[in-house]
Amino acid sequence: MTRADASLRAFTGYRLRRTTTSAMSRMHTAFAAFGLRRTTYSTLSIVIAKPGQRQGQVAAALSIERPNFVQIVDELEKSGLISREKAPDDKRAYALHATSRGKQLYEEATVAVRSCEDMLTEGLTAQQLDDLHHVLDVIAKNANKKDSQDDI
Amino acid sequence: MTRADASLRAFTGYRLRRTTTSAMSRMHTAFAAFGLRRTTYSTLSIVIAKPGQRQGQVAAALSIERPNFVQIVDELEKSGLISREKAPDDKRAYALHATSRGKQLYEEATVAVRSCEDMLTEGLTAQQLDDLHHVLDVIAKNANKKDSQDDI
DNA sequence: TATTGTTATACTCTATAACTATA
DNA sequence: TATAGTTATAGAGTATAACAATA
Repeated sequence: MTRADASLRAFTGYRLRRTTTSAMSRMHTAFAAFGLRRTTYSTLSIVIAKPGQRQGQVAAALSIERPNFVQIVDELEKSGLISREKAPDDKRAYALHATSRGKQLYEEATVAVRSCEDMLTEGLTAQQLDDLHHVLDVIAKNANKKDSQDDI
Repeated sequence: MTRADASLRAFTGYRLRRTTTSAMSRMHTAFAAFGLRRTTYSTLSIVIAKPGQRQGQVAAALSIERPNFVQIVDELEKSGLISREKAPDDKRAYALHATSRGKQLYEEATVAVRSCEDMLTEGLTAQQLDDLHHVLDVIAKNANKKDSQDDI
């Protein structure tokens, strides 16, 4: 039984993408149960971990372009999970803070997300996951490296 | 220096997605140089590896919904890289074949794709890549597993 | 001049319902 | 009735140009 995509499976990139798509599809279900999307959950996580950060800083931490981040913050604000507060030192900027409801929803959602993670990584040892994380970091660093072509 | 996304980085899913996004962004550049996208390159690969497969079979091999696959085949056909040929045994179906130009472009593009892969996996041993592929397969299998919730 | 947040826009990928022509 | 390919449509994520207010 030869898979039709056998030649594609020689590529790490192909495997990475197929696996990630399947995993994110599962995660989507976990997020949706709390009225969240992947992007809003991630944003909530950062805002709770680092309260008072500006919109642009949070967007940068998630590698989301600022224009695309506006509606994510809008959605979380309208849901009452975070608040935009005028930065005292810069009238252009907003500092983001999670509401108590936002913090509570985050805790509840995180239980479901962890449960989904456990399902996804079932059968793998802690060592295998550590190795996976390290290898992914190497690939990410390579991918984000500026190369000679970009310098032209 | 604590990263703002430190808590998210505890999740394998988060690392998988961030790494894959960066890697696919690099791959996109490689594909674009040949007038291809990720989906059209993958399709070309399958059609060359298994000539005469029907549209639906190729779509299924790539886990692309058939409605979304129509425009991918359209694009490849208009570019003269593959052809739709009426299946002799089923007047509803099309068998896909690569043109000689499609085969040649595929070979050229694959050189660039391999080069991109080599850049992405630089610093990793063959053993580490084998392990990565295995771990990704485990996660993909877990993600695609039907669980009790789906049976309700 | 440069930066923060914003609007507008466009493109890719994904997902589902419904149609047609066959089977 | 079921299936192959198709059309239409919608949602999510991503990317860039340009603007107003402020630095």
